[in-house]
Amino acid sequence: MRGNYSFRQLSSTCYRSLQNEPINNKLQNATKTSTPSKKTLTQKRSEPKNKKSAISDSEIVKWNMSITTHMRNGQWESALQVFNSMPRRSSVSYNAMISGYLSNDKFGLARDMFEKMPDRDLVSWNVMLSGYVRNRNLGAARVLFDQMPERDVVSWNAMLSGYAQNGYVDEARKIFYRMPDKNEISWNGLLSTYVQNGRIEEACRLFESKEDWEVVSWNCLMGGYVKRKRLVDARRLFDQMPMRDEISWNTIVTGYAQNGELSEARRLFEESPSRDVFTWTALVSGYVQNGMLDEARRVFDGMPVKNEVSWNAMIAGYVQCKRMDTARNLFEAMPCRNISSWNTMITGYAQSGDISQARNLFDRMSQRDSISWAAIIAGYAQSGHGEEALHLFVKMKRNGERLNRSAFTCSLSACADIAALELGKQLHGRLVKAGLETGCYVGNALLAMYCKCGSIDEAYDIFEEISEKDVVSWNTMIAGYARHGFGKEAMTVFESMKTAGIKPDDVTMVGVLSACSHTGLLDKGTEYFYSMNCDYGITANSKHYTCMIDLLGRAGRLDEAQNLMRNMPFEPDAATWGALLGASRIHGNTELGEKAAKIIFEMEPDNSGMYVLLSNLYAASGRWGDVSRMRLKMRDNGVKKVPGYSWLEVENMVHTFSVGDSFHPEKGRIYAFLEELDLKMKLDGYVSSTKLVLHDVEEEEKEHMLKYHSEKLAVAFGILSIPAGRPIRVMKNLRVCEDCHNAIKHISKIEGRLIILRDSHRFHHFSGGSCSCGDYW
DNA sequence: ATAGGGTTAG
Repeated sequence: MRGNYSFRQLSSTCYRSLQNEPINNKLQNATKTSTPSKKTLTQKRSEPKNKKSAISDSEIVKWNMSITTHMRNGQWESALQVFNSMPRRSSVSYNAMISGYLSNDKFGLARDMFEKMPDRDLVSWNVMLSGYVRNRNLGAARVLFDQMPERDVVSWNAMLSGYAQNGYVDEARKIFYRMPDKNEISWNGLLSTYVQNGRIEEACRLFESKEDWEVVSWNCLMGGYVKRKRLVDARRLFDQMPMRDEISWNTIVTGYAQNGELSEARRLFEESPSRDVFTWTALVSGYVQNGMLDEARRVFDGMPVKNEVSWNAMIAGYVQCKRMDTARNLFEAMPCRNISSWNTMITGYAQSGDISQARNLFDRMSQRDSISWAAIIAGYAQSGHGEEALHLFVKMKRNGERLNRSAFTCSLSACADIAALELGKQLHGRLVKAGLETGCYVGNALLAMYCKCGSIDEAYDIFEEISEKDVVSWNTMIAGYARHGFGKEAMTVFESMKTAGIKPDDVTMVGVLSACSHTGLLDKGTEYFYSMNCDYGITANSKHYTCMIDLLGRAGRLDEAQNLMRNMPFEPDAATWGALLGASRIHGNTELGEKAAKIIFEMEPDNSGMYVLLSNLYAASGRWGDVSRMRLKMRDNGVKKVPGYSWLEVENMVHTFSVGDSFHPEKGRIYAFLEELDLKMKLDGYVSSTKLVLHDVEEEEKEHMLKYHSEKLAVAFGILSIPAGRPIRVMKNLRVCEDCHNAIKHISKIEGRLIILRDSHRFHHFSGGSCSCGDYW
C-alpha cells in the first residue's frame, strides 16, 4: 500500500516532464561509454547533452530513488515501469533494478538485465556476484568473479562469504590470504567462516592473533559459542568485550534462554540498556522451549512491538504443547502472517494427527515454500498415507517448486518412519534424477531410510557411496546393523570408523553397546562399556547404562544388572527399568518384573506397553487373578491397550492386519493357507506356546487366537502375493510375540523364504529356520 | 546500488 502511494507521488512530477516522450523506450537510451571505471562512469551522466536529455542529474537521482523505493516494497513491476519511462538512465538505475530483482527472488530477470546492460560498473558486477552467492551458485559466482575487469575489496569479500556460507572453508581461507586489500569485513569474513562451519577452535586462534576486533566480530565468536552451548565461554567474551551493542545483548540473552537458564536470561534481559523485538522474542522463545508456556505468554503480551517472528514463536509454543485450538486462535488473530506462520500450523496439525486440517491450511496458502511442502508431505507419510505423500511430492515438482535436498530428506525420513520401502526407493530414484543424491545429509537420510525399512544390504551400499562420511553416517550404519541383529557387522564398521580417524561419540557407543546386547556379546560389551571413557573420553550416560543392564539381564545375570543400576550415577529412568523388566520376562523372574513394572507405572502411567508386558509376565506364571487386576487398573487409569497390528507393502499398496482379521478381501485364501502351514509346522516340530497370551482362556482357544496374530496373517499374505526369491518385509507396531517368532522361524524354513520383520524394538531376519536375533530380543 | 554478527517454521 505504502509503495503505491509513494509511486504516485513521485511519478506525478515525473510524468509531467515526460508528456511527449515515447513510452516504449527499452534499454537503448543508456549512456554509452567504452571503458567503464568507477570514477568516469559517475561523471558520464552529465556528458551527452543533447536536447532529449535536458534533464538534470538531480532529476535522475529522483527516478533512481523511486526505483529503489518500489523494490524495497517488493513492487518490482512498478519499479520496471519507472525504469522504462526514464528519459535516460545511469548505471545506478540499472544497478538498483538488478539488486531489487535479486532481493525479490527474481534471479532470472536480474541476470537478463545485467547481461543487457550497456556499461557495467564495478558495483554492477558486485551486485550480480552477490546474487549468485545468495543463490548458492558458487560455480557461477566464481566464473563471474574471474571475469570481472577489476575487483575491489567488496568483490573479494562477497566471494569469501559465499565460500564461508557453503562450507568451503579451504577456499574461503585461500581467498582471504590472496586478497590484495583487507578491511574489517574481510577479517570478520574469515572469522565467521570458522564459526559457521563449526571450527570454533580455529576461530578462537584467529581472534587471539589480532587486536582491535570490531563489535561485530566479538558478537560472531560469542554467537559461535552460544550455538555450541558453550555458555561459559560466551559469557567470558561478553564480559570482556570493550563495547557492546544491542546484538551483543541479544546474543547472550538468547544463549541463556535456549539452554534452559531462564532466570539468568531474564536478569540480563532486564539489565540490557535497550531491548528490541529480537530480545523480547528470544525470551519468549526461551520460555516456550522450556515448556513454560504461561510465562512465555505473559512476556509476549507485554511486548511493546511484535513482529511476525514473535507471533510465530508463541504459536509454536502452543503447537508443541498440542494446544492446537489456542494456536489457531493466535494464528487467526495475528495481523501479519508470513509463510512460517502457516508452516508452523500445518506442522502442528500434521503432528497431532489432524491431517485434514493441515491440508486445509496448505490449500489455502497463497504462497508456499519448500518447507510447506515438506511439512504436508511428512504429515501424510507419518499418518500412513504414503501414496498421498508421493502424489504431493510429484505435484510439488509440477508446480515448479524447486525440489531441494531438505524436501527430499524430509520425505525420506517420513518413509523411514512408516517403513515404506517402495516409496523410499522411488524418492531415491528421483533424487538421482535431480542430481541431488550427493552430500552427506542426503546420504544419511537415504541410509537411515534403508536401515529403518529393513533393507540393510542396500543401506550398506549407500553407506559406502557417501564420500564424506560424518559421524552421523557411521553412527547410523552401526545402529542399523545393531537393530538388525548383525553384531559382527556392526563391530566391523566400528573398527573401520576408528581406522578412518573418526572419533566415536556417545551416540556411537550406544549403537555399539546395543549391537552387543542384541547379539548377546556380553564380554565385548562389558569391555567397551568400561574402556570408553579412557579410550574416547566418553562418560557413560543413562542410555549406555540401559544397554549394559539390558545386556547383563538378557544373559541371565539379573543380580549384576541390578547392582549396576544401583551404582549408576543418576536416577534410573523408565527405559532403564524397562530393560530390567524385559530381562525378568525372558528369565521368568516375576518378582523382579513386578517391582520394575510398578516403578515404571509411577513414572509413566500412560505407557500401555508396560501393562501388557507385566500382564504377560503374570500370565506366564499362571497368576490369572493378577492378570485381570491389571486389566481393571488399565481401565481405571484410562489406559487403552494399543491394539497390535502388522502391515506390509505389496505393489505399492499397504495391507494392514490385526488379530483375527476378517476385513481383508483375501481372507479366505489367507486363512486356508495358514491352516495348511500349521500342519506343516507341527510336522516340523513346532509347538504353540500359549503362555504369553493376555487372557485366561481355555488352552484350545488360546491356540486359536495365536494362530491368527496379525504378524502371522501378514506373513501368510506376503508368501501368497510376493514372488518367490524376494524377501517378505513385515512391520509390527508392538514387539513380536514369542509364539509368532517361533512360528515364523519354521515358516521361513518350510517355505524357503527370507522374512524380515520389524517390530517396535528391532529387526528380525528369519531364514532357514533361525532368526538373526538369536532368540534374544 | 554491492560484502560481516542476533529472534520463528523443517
